[in-house]
Amino acid sequence: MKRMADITHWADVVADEVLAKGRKHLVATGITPSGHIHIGNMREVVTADAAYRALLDKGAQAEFVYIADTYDPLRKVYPFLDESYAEHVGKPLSNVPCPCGKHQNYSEHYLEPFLVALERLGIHPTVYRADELYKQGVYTDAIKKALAKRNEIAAILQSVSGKTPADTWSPFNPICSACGKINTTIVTGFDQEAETVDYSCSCGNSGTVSMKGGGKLTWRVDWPARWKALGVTVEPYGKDHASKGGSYDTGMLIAKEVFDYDAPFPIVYEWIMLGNEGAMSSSSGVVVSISDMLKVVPPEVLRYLIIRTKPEKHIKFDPAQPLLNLVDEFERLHSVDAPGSYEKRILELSHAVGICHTDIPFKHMITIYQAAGGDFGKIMHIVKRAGYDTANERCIKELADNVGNWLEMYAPEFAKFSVKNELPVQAASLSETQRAFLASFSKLISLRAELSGEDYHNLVYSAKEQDSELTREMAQLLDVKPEQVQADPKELFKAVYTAVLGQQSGPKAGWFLSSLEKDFLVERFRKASEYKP
RNA sequence: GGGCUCGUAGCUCAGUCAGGCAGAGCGUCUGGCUUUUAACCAGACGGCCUAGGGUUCAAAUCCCUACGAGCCCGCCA
Repeated sequence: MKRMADITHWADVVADEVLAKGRKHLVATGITPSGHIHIGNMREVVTADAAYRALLDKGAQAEFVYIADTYDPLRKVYPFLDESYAEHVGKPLSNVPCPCGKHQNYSEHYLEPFLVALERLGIHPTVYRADELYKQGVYTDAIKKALAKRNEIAAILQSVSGKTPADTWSPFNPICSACGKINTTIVTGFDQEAETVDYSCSCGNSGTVSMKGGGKLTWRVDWPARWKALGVTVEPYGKDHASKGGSYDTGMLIAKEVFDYDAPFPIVYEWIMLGNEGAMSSSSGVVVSISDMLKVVPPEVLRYLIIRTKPEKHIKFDPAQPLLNLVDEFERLHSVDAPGSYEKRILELSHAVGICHTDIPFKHMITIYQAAGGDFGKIMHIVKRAGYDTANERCIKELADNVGNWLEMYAPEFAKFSVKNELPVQAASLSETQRAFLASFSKLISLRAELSGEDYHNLVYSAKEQDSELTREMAQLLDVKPEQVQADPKELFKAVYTAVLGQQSGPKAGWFLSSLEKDFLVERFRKASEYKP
């Protein structure tokens, strides 16, 4: 039986295997920015980043690149697109107009927020855009080889994937100069000297394009061409490419036989499942975008979500209550005094630079935030009174913002409460004993200086003692002897929650009350005790 | 039709590559401060490791076969 300390993190296992082949490596990842880039896609880049970091840690000479497939055609009018996009279906994404009009083109619209998110996650690959790589001629050699060996590639596709490419099939798809589409053209000839390709298009047009940017290789050829052109040695990819006869299988053979290149070390990863809604998918609209998640939790928690799970296991992700457990778990791990080597490694790989930490737990801030009604001045006031370090105000602000967004976007109802501005009508249901308690409680609080959470807590429980100040006050109001006061603390707490929140339960009472203004409480409890419907 | 991955405590999962006492967190329960609530601390409960077979001195771990779950592929990622 191995102890946790003996476990090697999967990223280090990958690094070790890869290092057995050589010291110099290029880790690559790529995503098509055809829709909101979601946390399922994030798995790819975080996985790549983990492998990259592990390689660097072992002294390898490693680089990390991210290729945005901006030259892919728009496949269809996705549910989140306007119908007017019908005319753009088939055009390369970088030639399709931006949905909001503020970006250079369609792919930039989705790419930009993703790149911002990468920055926050502490992931810094060299970013390439496929359309630029093609236009710069990075793929030209590969295009020449692929066109020349068209039949060989077709044979590989047939033998591995079991389907015969059509006679008109070509590894290269020209962009039609008339209709702008890339998936409607047929290659009719090419010139290796001039580096041009002739085509005819189903729109009736025909012409000649340059190999530099005039079109792109079909996916199954594009991928191995990229390996060769950039020198990719390690690449994570989704299980969609990992099927028998899938694009990794064909890519591996095409790389070897057409481009004379060994396929990169594969890291196959599973999907992230969203709650009970199934796999995330940009085209179906079942999506939690990375940008949304970064509004809600620190980036390191998102990294941790990916890092702690082996790539081949699927991850269940739920941004509602289960997200709190994740945050909790991470905070706990973070505060362990002597973490084992495995835990330490998880933390290292989850680490993102430039993140600030506070010692305030996320869950605690949920209460503080709501007690303060979201007002940051009040939040700081409460935080200070609770004895937390307040020097790092910026970090506390970040945490408060996260919590505020979480409450608004994902929090289940039971986690929410609000301190009512007026006495809640539920006060009508208070019993005589509860009223007497609130009146006495109000009076005693008003006579004291500042009370701590514990003070409040103890004061409530003092109702159980016959000779306490509270019991005597209540007895007088109820016109009975102190020993006849029958106060169940449970009922008293309910009275407190009813008066302040209009509900039967709430956050840990003593601590909660200490985060509210004393004068407010005195007034509120007095009113509640006198309330007559 | 073909393939991949997963199945371990109520829940989420480590541990499987490299066989050697069945693990963690959460939840639950109990306890700690005269103190049931949504902060804190300690402890306990909790398991035929999906099933069956094989290899082995020894199997959650390796092999085979079922079953269950999820997913992918069938030149449109």
